[in-house]
Amino acid sequence: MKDLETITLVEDFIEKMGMNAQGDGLPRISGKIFGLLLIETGPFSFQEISERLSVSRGSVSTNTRLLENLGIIDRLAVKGERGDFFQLAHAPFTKLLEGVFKRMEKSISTVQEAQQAIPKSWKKSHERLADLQNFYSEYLHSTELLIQKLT
Amino acid sequence: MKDLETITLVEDFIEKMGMNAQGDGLPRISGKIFGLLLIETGPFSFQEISERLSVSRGSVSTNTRLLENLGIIDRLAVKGERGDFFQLAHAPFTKLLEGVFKRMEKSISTVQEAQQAIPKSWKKSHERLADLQNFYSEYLHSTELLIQKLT
DNA sequence: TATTATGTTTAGTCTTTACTAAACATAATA
DNA sequence: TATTATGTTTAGTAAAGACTAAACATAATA
Repeated sequence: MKDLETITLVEDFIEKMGMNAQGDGLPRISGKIFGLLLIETGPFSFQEISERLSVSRGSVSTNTRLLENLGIIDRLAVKGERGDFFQLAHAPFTKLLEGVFKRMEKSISTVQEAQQAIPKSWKKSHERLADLQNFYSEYLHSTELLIQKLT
Repeated sequence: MKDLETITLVEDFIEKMGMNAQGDGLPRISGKIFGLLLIETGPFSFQEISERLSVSRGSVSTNTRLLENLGIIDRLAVKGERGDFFQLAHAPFTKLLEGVFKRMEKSISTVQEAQQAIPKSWKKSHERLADLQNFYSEYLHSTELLIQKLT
């Protein structure tokens, strides 16, 4: 069922997902948990995750909560079992995009405030800020469409 | 021309752009330089940037080069002046998006490798990976359209 | 109720990274 | 050529963040 080659490929994938997360500014372990729940079929118990990835319970606690808040994984109870279990959330990516959306809205208002604040005579500044504003708006719109498409 | 209120607003904006960059995983100073070149009209000399933002020449060197590589700012020569000057690049945002695009392509191939590697019998795994793949593809496509629109 | 299992929180360590100051290399000026 | 201006590189410092181990709180079991 699981030959040696498959095992190392799975481990590789998990490691890569860890590095990937790190590239996105998230803790490596959160990416590894994401990878594990992606490539193997759960639900996984809290302890299994800890053992399988060789990380402390503290890290599992912190990072499962992080992924939970991002809407990427769900925490479940399993009948007859004591501890928490986890599995990939349904359509988790839309939720991620909504996070992107919110951060972008914040950037937009920063630029808007500046636009309202600086004197009208600063023509060039207004032009540049308008360009940035336009970029953000288009990005926001594009993200919105994407969310719709994926929902 | 520049009343006190305007000055503090400009400084605020620059600080916010710094924090913003930090949120995106970039050095704070790179964001402040970006902010300065956005809100005030350049070109600015190397030294001006250093003085204006109260940061070392080393930091200016590192971060201008970073922004240059990202395609956000241009380094120029100014007639009769010795040092380097900088100003905002033309349509810098498209270049940023191209960076996003490339990183996403990398993620896609990670998932693809995993898909090819795991046994066909792992139905659920394949489903989940296909979902992720689909998400990436749509995101990629959406980014592509955005780049076209902004070009 | 006492004990055990479980997840969270905290204190401390380690790693990474941003930043500065100073040494350095190079090109312009005198 | 000697001096000065300029940008890069390097060595060292400081701060941030991820992680672990252990203390802790709570809920389940015996």
